[in-house]
Amino acid sequence: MKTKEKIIDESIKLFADNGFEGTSMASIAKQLGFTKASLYAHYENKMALFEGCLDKIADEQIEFTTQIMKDPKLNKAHDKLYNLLKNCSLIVSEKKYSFFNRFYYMPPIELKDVIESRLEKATITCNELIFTTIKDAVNNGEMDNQLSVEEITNSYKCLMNGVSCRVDTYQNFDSIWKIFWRGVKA
Amino acid sequence: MKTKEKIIDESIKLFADNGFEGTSMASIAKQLGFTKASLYAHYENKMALFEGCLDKIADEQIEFTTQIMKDPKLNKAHDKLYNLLKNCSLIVSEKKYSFFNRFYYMPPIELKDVIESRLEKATITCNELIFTTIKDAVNNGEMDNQLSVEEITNSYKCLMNGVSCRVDTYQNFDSIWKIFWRGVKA
DNA sequence: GTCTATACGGCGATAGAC
DNA sequence: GTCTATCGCCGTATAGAC
Repeated sequence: MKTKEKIIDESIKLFADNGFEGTSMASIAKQLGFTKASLYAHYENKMALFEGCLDKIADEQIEFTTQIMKDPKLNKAHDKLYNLLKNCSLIVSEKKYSFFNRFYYMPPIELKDVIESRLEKATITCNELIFTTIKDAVNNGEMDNQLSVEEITNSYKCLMNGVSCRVDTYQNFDSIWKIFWRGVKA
Repeated sequence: MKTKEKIIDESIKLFADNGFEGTSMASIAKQLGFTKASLYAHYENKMALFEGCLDKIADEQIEFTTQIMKDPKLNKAHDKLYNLLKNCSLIVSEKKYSFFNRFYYMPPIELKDVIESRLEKATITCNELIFTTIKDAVNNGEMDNQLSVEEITNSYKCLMNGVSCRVDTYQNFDSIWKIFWRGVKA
């Protein structure tokens, strides 16, 4: 793997744990086994490095969601949405997802605009994949057509936020899904 | 109001927006109209000030939840749980709640232990209030007794996390409640 | 309790040798 | 590309006058 990619990977972990202000260029360099001066040979400044992290996170978010929602083995909306939510709940413990959660939900004020613009494409793409899946399910009778597609999507996204928040709270993921599905099924 | 309380109130707002590392003693002092040296006359150091914020937030969390869950005007579990969730969703925009969310869900690693121990009492108390309400509702036939109290509580807490995450996302709070209630009602 | 002044360290960033 | 050395700034925290 190229040095620039290694830098991004380690930076994502450190930013996820310690935030933007809490992560120094020196600590990132140390983690990689060289000095902070060398870091500046690869990234012009701290913000450029951080933007590199945002872009990688955005790409992975799209890839992850697309892989599940377009999986040919998953035919029913039930299975797609269950798998997506389940995986969201499982992988919060991975650093890249706590990076996303930290900076998407609790951005430091001065970084809010950069973060939103760099993650915008990913959130739009993922939202569309979810919306389309739900729309199909309402139309083909898998979900109750007395509910609007917007209502269901909104509710599902709230669950996604909920299960993404804290690792330790959701050993009991299946109860969350069970009650959601009782609420939307035809 | 006493100076020490004013300091805590302003600190909560600044910590909520900028995090622990991102908030300097000087910026807190400036907000209050004096210098950082004066701040040290009231709080021994930054950590002591931060712990004061955590304690106030914990007290308010308990008071807020208790007020709704023990409100004599709210008889049904439906009304209590709806009101609690609705208020959670409405007040995320208030600084004290983004303080709670920021530091409870995304603590900087070195503060994790302090934060958990200072907020522990509040989360236990609030969880018990919710659990008891749901238990009563299952027992008196307001909720489906084919579901366990744990399942419903778990699911409800996931919704609370979800609606607490981001202000702008939930203009459409009622759809979230609607689908949850369809999932649990008797 | 408030101020000015200051100590001391860590930060982002750069210069210049190898 | 990596290093050591250094700059200038801002952070926490303290000393001491009023």
